[in-house]
Amino acid sequence: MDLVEKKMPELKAMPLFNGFSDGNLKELLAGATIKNLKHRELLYQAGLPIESFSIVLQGAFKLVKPTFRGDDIIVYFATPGDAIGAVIMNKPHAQVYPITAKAMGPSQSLCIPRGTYLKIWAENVEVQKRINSMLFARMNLLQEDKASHKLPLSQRISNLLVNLLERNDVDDVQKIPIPLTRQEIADALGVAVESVIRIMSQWDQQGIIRTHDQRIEIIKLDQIIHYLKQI
Amino acid sequence: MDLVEKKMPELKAMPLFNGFSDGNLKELLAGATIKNLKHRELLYQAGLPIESFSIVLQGAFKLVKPTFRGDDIIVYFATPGDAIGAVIMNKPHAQVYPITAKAMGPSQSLCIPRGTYLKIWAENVEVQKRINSMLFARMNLLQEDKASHKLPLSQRISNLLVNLLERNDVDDVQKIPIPLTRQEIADALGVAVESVIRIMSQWDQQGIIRTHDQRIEIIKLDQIIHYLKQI
DNA sequence: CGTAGCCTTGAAGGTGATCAATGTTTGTGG
DNA sequence: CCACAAACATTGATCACCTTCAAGGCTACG
Repeated sequence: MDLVEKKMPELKAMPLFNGFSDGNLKELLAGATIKNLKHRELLYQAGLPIESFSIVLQGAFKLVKPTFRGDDIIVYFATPGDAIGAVIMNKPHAQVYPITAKAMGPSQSLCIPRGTYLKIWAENVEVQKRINSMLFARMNLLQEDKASHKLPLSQRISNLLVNLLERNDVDDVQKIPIPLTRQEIADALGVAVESVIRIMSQWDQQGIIRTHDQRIEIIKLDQIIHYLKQI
Repeated sequence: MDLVEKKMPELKAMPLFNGFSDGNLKELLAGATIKNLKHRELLYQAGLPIESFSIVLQGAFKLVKPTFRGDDIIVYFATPGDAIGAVIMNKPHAQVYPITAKAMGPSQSLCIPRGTYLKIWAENVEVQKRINSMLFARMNLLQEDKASHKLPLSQRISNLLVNLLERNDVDDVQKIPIPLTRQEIADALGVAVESVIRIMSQWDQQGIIRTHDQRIEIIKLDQIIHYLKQI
């Protein structure tokens, strides 16, 4: 409890809670616990019963939809301020998580029990509206992704990188704030790893990007943007 | 106004309004008007200022995201009971529609002014929760679509057809309740028309499907399902 | 020090895109 | 009611892009 209260100022800075009173916030966080996860550790697993939802505090989580073959599809990258699994709370029939949430690098989340959602979150218009906004933003990403389906892979990769770059709070360096493997980029775009590697290796050689420790740094942003959008 | 009231029982059967009282519903529909659209007529156009949102009453609308080249991407097929443009009402900064809504066949919608949303809809928890559910359902479709990205086109087409079939209220005939061109199927999947045609022509010859007047009838559902899912 | 996860490279092959030409249906206005 | 235009469907030929398979190397971590 003490730990959670220490996070309150941090939480208040998030779009989800921005402008909320202390009392209000405390209510919303009833029974909440802080969970620290290691790299690749699971926060939620598709198919397991629903007990809580989460707010990302630190690090990142990939939301993964498993497919019948081995290859996963990454549906969303959740970074600090994002809610995970909040929407499904509204569905009384949903008994198991539809997706898996996996930590990317050491990460921290605030777990809020389902009961608190049903009692407090579900009765608060402002909260529901903000969840709405979050959902809407994610849907837009999915739609853009869909719209870029036909573009050459190089453009799709640069779109993804620039999108992720925009999550950066510190904008002085062009470094993507999530440890990202080529495999994950491939999973996020629904293509083969090798294809991603072939393109990014070229960029590497041309000095457009640099990868250290799974952190991708974009050195020549203008070059990347050159590939860009045209969705 | 009279016209709108006549639609009330119909509206009450929709998941969005199910269980609402007459008074409640009347409030939510303040200033609403019924709009009849012809085939291919625009309900909303991307880039134009936002004045209202809609509930689909009859027919269908395709939600289209324009791309910089000519080719459109269909993001969603809205059928009776669906809301169009409701989510964006919550965004005070959004001044123009992000997508285009185009009638597929003669269609009817209930237009509700933005003011009513801001005054009534935005303050009603139950309504917000239901909008949430709708959004969530659409997001799931987008996610499934993304997950089926790598499957052969034949499987993706059959997925789409079966999904649309599930919207059918009358389930005695296997007929998709929306007039659907091959071009639209291609746009919904983000592929070329010719590719869709090549596959569906085969199905036609094999007697698996039949197309009359842009209504696709699935004759051998089991055959289609055979191609199916395996997302 | 061995395993697991990630990255890399090459060769071969297929799926769907593109381009071009033509047929068919639908709709509109004289 | 006909003529013409617009939207839709079709077919073939060619080709680019990405996938798949296979093999090997690198790094980190228990």
